[in-house]
Amino acid sequence: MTTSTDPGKQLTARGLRTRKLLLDAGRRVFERDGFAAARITDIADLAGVAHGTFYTYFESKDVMFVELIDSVREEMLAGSAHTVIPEAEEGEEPWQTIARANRRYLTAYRENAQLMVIWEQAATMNDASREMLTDSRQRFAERSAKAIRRYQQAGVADPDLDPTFAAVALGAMVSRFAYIWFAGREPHDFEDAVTQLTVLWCNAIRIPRGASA
Amino acid sequence: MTTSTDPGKQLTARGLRTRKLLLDAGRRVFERDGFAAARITDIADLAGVAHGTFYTYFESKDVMFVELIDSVREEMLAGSAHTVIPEAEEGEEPWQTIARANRRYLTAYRENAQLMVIWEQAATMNDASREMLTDSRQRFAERSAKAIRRYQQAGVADPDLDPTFAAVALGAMVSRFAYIWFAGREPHDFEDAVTQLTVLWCNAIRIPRGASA
Amino acid sequence: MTTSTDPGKQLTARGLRTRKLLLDAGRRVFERDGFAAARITDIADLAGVAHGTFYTYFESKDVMFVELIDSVREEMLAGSAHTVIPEAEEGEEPWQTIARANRRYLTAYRENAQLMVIWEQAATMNDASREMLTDSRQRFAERSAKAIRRYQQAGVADPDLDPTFAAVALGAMVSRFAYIWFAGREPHDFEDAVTQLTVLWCNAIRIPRGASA
Amino acid sequence: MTTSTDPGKQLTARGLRTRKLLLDAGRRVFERDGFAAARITDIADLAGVAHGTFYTYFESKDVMFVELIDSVREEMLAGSAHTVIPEAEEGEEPWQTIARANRRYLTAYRENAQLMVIWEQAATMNDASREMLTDSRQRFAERSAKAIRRYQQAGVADPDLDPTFAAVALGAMVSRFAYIWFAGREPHDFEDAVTQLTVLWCNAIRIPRGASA
DNA sequence: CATGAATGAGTATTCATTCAT
DNA sequence: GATGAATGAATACTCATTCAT
Repeated sequence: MTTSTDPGKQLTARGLRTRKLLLDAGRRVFERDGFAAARITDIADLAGVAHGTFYTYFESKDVMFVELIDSVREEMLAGSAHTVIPEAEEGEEPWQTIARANRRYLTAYRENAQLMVIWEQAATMNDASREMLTDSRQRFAERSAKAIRRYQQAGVADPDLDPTFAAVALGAMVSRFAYIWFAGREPHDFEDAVTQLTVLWCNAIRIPRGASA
Repeated sequence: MTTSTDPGKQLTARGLRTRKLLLDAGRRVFERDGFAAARITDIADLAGVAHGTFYTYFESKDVMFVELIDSVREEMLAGSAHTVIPEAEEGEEPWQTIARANRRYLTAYRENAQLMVIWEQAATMNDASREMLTDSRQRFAERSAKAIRRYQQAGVADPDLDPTFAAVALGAMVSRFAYIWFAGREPHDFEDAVTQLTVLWCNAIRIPRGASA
Repeated sequence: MTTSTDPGKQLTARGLRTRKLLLDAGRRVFERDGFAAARITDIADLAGVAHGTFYTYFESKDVMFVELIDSVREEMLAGSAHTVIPEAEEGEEPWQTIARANRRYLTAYRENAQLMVIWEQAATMNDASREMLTDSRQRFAERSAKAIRRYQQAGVADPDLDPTFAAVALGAMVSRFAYIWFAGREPHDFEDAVTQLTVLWCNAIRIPRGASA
Repeated sequence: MTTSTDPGKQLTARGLRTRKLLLDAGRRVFERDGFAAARITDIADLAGVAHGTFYTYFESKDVMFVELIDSVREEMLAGSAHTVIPEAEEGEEPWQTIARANRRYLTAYRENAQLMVIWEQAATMNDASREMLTDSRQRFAERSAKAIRRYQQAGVADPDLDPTFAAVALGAMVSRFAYIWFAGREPHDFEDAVTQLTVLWCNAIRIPRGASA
């Protein structure tokens, strides 16, 4: 697979600083120019180092990009991304769990909106990016499917649905909505968006909503 | 900006034939290599004409692509794409209307799957493609929103939903699901997919389903 | 294997002219700078064409070089190179045959001296060149070995010698002497060189020389 | 031009050790990758020192290579390389002297085969290497020429030969044969090779061979 | 209309060498 | 002495586009 300098290994303080400078510059250039148009030259220039220095830390543009999205991906996964249903908290209603998951996902997406959009672009041209995206999607879907199955067994969700199918489709709904929202120009009130997506989600699997949602 | 020879105008029979050859070759090359990697050279070679001939008919790669996409887009729109709810037919239940719309959309998507996927890719790099995609999305959303509003007024759909928001989100669900399905490796039974998406759609806006769905 | 435009195929007169210009320029640049230091840029400049034009006709520097030495190689082989003993002419004494072979080889070598020297260099860095050199050597050695065997059977050559071994060693003597001669600064009278090498060759396999050699 | 740290001068024990490590690593890298492809980076890595340390001891890649070659050259010269005819030993026949010289040369060549081959390569790209090779050749040729002249004066060698010419040509034969042998894939029995080359050498200058050769 | 030769701008990448720590 | 981060010159190669024939 594509390897870069093990970040944080065998590097002096100076090396770590330069690596960080490059990574920050890379993020900004990718966000500004997109994956395809981003040039190593610009990244090095923005970081204030010579072109060759880029290669001291990263094998190629692709490798650097993968490292960048890897951190975003972790944040998304940790933040309960793709509408994954986290373990319900003490005394929490299902619809509250779903609302919480959606809020988390949209928050994380908004935080990394530009890079998420670029990631989608890169996924059409770079194998590693595509695999990471597919992989994230699957992990989220699995968690959601498990929750839906649990609700079905508890008799609160529509028994006609295939949990895996529903998980994939509803995950697609939330993530694609976030993409359209943040990549496009349509402004939405954040809480309204959370509420509407949660209503759709709950309705879709037929679990009851509480008064406030 | 993005003009090509008015297709079918001022062209001799020979010219029309060559233009068609190039367009067919272009479609195959785009489908095979993607938007970014497709080369004029390959298109001309596959069409069996000299490289220079390409420019007799198309200003650039982008222009040809837009023309290709344009026909697909028309087909999708005509086929009631993006889950647009068509005018209900005589004596049709709402859920039947929705099922019909989903079936139409997925059928059209499947027919043009490869180019649809490439279109998504191109939309991240080419302004015209992106605008066409956004435009299609909006047209579909408008039609769906109108239908949802009608259902709400008839008292059969969830009044808590913002029709426009729901239309966009559910359109995203269907189109993104189709993308994941046809671009990826997960096989689904076609009728199952129609059914499941229809169930989710109907549930989401809380309109009742008939026995068979 | 490495391919270039089939020389002389599917090319217009103009194309053929340009190809020839590049080939001539290539030969001069290789001779002047050696294989490793030769730059595509210089070749194109010397041919008076744009850099990109080089790639219209040759895949790479290596491919062009191989085509250049291929013609030299044919000339050497045709010219009875590497001291190969050609079919004796009517009423020719063995020593005369050998003298003729040496004269031919040295003549061909002198004609292509610079490129022969570069070939030796290229052979240390480019697989195709090395194989061609090895192949030439073997072909010459085989022909010489056959002649030596014939002489042994006729009772005129030293029976203690292994014909193949002697052919390789004496071929090495002649070709390496030519290399040292033409690559270095030691001047030799051409006929003297032919005579001396012939004496050594004849002596080495113990066939008698005529009065004039 | 090509000066390196006077080996063994003004260096601490630690310095001497590091220098030795680099030299050993250099030899291995040159043998493995050839002169042109050898990288300072690899040499330093293999020696287990920082890249910059290389320059504490050697001005450049060329300088280090010349130092490596220099020791090989001394060994070759000491070992009576390039078929130089050493002072005959007490009661030794000329053919025995020649056989001894050939055996010594081939032994030394075999011992340093890889580096000898690289040396030939380097000689086509590096002035110092080329001069050292030419110089070695000349020294050997001079010694051989002297011996041949002596044999001629003693009436045992072909008087038609130019001693200098014959020395160069026969030196070329032996050294080139060794190159082809050790650089290529043709296996030869060591003693057979010595015998055959000696027979050719003796025959070539027409001195009689004893029973066993 | 068709041809296909010619163009040349645009960029990633390597690696010997330097030098501040 | 040793380190290893930083430098930046140097160059091959691609491909969309033009234009003379």
